[in-house]
Amino acid sequence: MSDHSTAQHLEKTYNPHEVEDRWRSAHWEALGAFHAESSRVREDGRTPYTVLMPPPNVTGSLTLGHVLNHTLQDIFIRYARMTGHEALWLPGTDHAGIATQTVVERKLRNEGVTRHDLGRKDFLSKVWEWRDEYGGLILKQLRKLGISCDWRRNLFTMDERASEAVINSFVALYREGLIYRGTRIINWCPVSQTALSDEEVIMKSRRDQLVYVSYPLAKDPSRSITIATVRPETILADVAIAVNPNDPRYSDLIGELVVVPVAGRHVPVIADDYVDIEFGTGALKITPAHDPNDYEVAKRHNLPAFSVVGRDGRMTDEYGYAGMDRFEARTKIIADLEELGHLVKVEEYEHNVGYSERADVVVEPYLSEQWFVKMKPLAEPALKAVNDGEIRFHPEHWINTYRHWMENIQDWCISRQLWWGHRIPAWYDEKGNVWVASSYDEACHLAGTDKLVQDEDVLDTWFSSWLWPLTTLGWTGLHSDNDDLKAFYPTNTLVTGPDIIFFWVARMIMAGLHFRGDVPFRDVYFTSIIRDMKGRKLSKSLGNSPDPLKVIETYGTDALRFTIVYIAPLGQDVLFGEEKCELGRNFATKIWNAARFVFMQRDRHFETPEAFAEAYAAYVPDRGELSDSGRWLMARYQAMLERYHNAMAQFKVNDLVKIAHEFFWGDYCDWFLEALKSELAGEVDPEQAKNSVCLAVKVLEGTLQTLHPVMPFITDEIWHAIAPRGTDESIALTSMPKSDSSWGEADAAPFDLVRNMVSEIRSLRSAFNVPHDLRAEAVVKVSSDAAEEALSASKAIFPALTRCEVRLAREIERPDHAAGSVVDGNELFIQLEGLISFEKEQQRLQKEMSKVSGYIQSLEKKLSNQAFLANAPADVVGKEQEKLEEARSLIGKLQENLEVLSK
RNA sequence: GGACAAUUAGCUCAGCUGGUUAGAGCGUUCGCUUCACACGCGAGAGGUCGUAGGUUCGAGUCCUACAUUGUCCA
Repeated sequence: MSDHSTAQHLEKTYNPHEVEDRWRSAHWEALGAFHAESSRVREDGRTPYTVLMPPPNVTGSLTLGHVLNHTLQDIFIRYARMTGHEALWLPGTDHAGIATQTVVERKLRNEGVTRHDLGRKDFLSKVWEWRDEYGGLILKQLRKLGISCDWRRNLFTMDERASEAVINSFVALYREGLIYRGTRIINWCPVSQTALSDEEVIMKSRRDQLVYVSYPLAKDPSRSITIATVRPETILADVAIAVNPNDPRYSDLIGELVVVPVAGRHVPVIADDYVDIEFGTGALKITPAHDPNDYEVAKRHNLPAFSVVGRDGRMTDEYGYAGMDRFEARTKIIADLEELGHLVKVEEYEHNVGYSERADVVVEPYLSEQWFVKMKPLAEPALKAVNDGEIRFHPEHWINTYRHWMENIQDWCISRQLWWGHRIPAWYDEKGNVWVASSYDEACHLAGTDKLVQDEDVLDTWFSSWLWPLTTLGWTGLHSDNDDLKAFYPTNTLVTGPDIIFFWVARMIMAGLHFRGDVPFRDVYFTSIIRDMKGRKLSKSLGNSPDPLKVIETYGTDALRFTIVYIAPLGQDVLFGEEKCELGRNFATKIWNAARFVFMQRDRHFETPEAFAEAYAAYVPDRGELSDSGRWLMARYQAMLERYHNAMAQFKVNDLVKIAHEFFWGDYCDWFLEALKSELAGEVDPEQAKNSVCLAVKVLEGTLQTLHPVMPFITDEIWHAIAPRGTDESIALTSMPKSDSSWGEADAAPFDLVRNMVSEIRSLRSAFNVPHDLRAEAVVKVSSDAAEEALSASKAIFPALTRCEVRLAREIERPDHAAGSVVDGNELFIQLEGLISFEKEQQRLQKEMSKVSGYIQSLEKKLSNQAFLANAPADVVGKEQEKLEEARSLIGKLQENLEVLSK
């Protein structure tokens, strides 16, 4: 199918699938069209442009979010490539610790095996097997989008090179005192049975019961103190009751002992500022092992901490609840408290509760020993880089979110109680001393013994992701360097969702600055969130997320890419429905058909493809040789290019797509090609015709280039049909047209008058229901030489576009039986004897006149306002005066028409 | 409770640093098998720009408050 004799004749309807498959695999990938080389930067002095693919989760499959995100990245990278950059797009996937382990464990469970049955080593080989079999799915699906990454450089976060970087950076940070091990209350997921970072906890509103419980005084059981809690099951781990020192209600009780209901232990009443006097009863139970705030209070008061909830979310107490699920225990203890007479009351209570991101269960605050990264020293330079504009966010307002997080940053819990991931490079000797080293051998050397046991835990997946800008370029550790890093770091644009601004964006900035001394990227483009037509988030459980592959099947990849970018403005959510892809499909068809038409003209006016190719190669649009419509097209085309490049410079991808679309459909097809039809109809000067065809192809080609980053397939297909071109060539490797401001208003003006005249004639015909096949005569009383020249030059196009012959005159009588109008100061009359209803024309004119007179009044009011005349700039006043004059002349002509009619 | 965003035609959205009679797509109405395209062509209808104040000669555009919706954080 890549044979040119056939490719030059496009099929009648566009078939995206055949075209897309062919271009993707047979040409671009086979050619290595998207490979980037550091040597071309370092030796040939090419400007690099690098995009980092946010590594999709290896367990994932393609979503519309991916489609949007990767299309945007592809637009940036293809645009950069076509504007002369050494464009490098780095792809890869991340190992998604919890998600992948869960998937593989679920699969094993179906086979009746747990990971513990297998043991760590065998389990990991199962995970790798799974990865090898299914892990490539998302990449395969991404390829369908036709994205132009350098696939040779594909990286997986568990690859050896990336793993080395993870270990080395851990060791380095530890030695700098930025990683430490400590006992803390962390977020524990009882389903995945691992610690989580704060960012992996989603706060959700939840209706619970606020339980009021009375604790009798040890020395006088007739007195008691009542607390309110939403977690009565943790009463069993209470170590104190706290009240605010300034709360007069309880001042006499401070220092007394109370009896913990059910548990029967005696605990003190303590005073601490932390207690909110307003909340509940103003007395608070202190349960340090189950609440981070309580933990702090307990520390201040030297109180012990012990836990009654285990790793699996079941009770571990010695009061009869052991083994029960924490929520069952909650129900039971409320009943028990009531029976024992300690239950005061129960209120409905709505509050926010943390859920684990992956397993969607309530997170258990859990006291345990974990590894942490000290964030403050890393955050400060990262905050500064963004504040100083070294990194820009698009849209800018996300800077607030970033700043707020950076300024209130907490240490990052990086250990995970999983097997799948980078194992923490820490070893313990027999005395329990910890030795952090990049290898067992090094650890032995440091410890002076080989009796070492490695830490069981692995690192948070994000601990490898935050190194992504470095590892994708081959960085493996401190002070390592290579040509790719030198050539392509810092990268340019990161496209990602605002939901991972903390997880990823902020941390990459920290890592880049810390390990490389420079920001990892210059611009961050935050994508829209895709919702369904009702504004709901896409989710599997709602069943409202269309499968992009099915959408592609129905509409084509280009159509999907075009549509999703067209409807996704910068920084706003976008409502997506599959039907919206009609927009893109229709546009693809339009491009296809317009190209077909242009090629038909080409083949009609040139003997052979070679003859055309020769003429076309030498063709430069020349103002002197062009028709008015041609000059107009050039002016519009240059204006489009200018706006297009501007939009790109401002990261307004959505605008860019609209600009190209509007130009192609509205200007190129609707006006230029229509004008071209009559220009090339009948007997024409062959040279003139060849010239016109060359212009048509020239602008078609330029527009295809501007559309190429958005719709890569159809544009390359048509580009190859323009002239005989080798399969080793691609529009992707051409230079994007630049705008030439020498074409302007003066070039556009004559044909603009023609366009306005055509539109007005069509409106009049329609207003009077002139039968479609009735030819009529339009008479134009021209008001200037320029107008006369313009209209007479394009006279030939009127019959085709308006089904009217146009006669021009300088001085004429107002014809009877005519509908009249004024176009840019020129009077237009259409003679329609028998069709013009006097009444209707009268009404029409009166309506028009009242509109204009309202306009005149508002202008007169403005211009008689002394304050306006005194304060407004002279050019604004001048413009208003001009408008007024035009409007007055217009209404005068309408008035005359009305008078003629009434005679 | 705090921060940020949004509120413009039936629906989805453009309207940059304030200066024409506020635009587009979809939908809708009317007319067209016009030899590239009915996934199309042409012509219409449809909006007191969330509310209330304010700044200004002039506000959809700037400021304040409020309302509604959404997101993030506590």
